[in-house]
Amino acid sequence: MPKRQQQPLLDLSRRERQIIDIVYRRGRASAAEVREDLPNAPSYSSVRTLLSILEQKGHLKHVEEGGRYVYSPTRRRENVGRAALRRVLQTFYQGSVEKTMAALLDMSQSRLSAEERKRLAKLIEEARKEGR
Amino acid sequence: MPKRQQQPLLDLSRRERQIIDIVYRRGRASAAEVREDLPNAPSYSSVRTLLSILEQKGHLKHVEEGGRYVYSPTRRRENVGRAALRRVLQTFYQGSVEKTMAALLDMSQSRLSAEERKRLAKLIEEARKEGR
DNA sequence: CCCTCTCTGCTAAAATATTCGCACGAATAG
DNA sequence: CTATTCGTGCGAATATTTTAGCAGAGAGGG
Repeated sequence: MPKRQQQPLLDLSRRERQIIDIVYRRGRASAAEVREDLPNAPSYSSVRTLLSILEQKGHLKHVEEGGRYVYSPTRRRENVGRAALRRVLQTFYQGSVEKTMAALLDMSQSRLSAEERKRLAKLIEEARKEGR
Repeated sequence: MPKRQQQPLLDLSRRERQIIDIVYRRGRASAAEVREDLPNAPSYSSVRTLLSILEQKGHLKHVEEGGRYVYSPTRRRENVGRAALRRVLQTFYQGSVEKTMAALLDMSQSRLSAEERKRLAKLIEEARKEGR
């Protein structure tokens, strides 16, 4: 039996990682859909093989739908995201939430609406109240 | 010549990734130090081989120091961190800065000091002013 | 009902990654 | 000066990953 990993996504191979990322992004996806999003996409056959492997490893599950398999993650996106976030935090921002937030705010793509700003302020306020 | 990647860290193999993470975390590291931090550490020899490969691929560079090689990343931590952050944002939080921030604030390890909260509030205020 | 299309499961080959041993050179202690 | 220790480069074995081909099953159209 394979041992439990703290960072489940870190023990994946290159292709496996690419594929699972796609599935997380889409929420659910068929082999053909995964293939569409893969850089240097290999054959359909290969994609299917990898999907099976990922399922076997417990990262994905599938349901049959109109005769074809549609895959989705077994672990909740939030949990996995949190782990990934933590890794980035530790590796590139010395564990500083503040630095990470600054980077987030600073990313050009991340234009915030007035509404979003408001909610963020609220989040911070709540964190304060809860003594975090 | 290898082609340019958008997500430099995504084209790495498992071990390569582990190793480069360690180097980013430490800032700089010798083969022996890298080895210390590696889970299921292979032989010293193997670690050195991987470091050479990473250097050859342009991810690391080394300086000789007291007869031994000390490696450091070629790309600035901030830039790589930003790319990694963006990936997490897209993959697990549907590109929502707000959701990502909420997750950050929510992580148990991330207890914020009063000072930090203050600076975060300021960051958001600045973002507002700059119209982001 | 039969043909065609698309999908799956299985298997095997090719490509990559990972590992380590060995020989040589430089620095260091005695 | 010589022996010992530590680190490097090289090269090659091993393990893992990645790829794809093929046969059979089911769905849908005519």
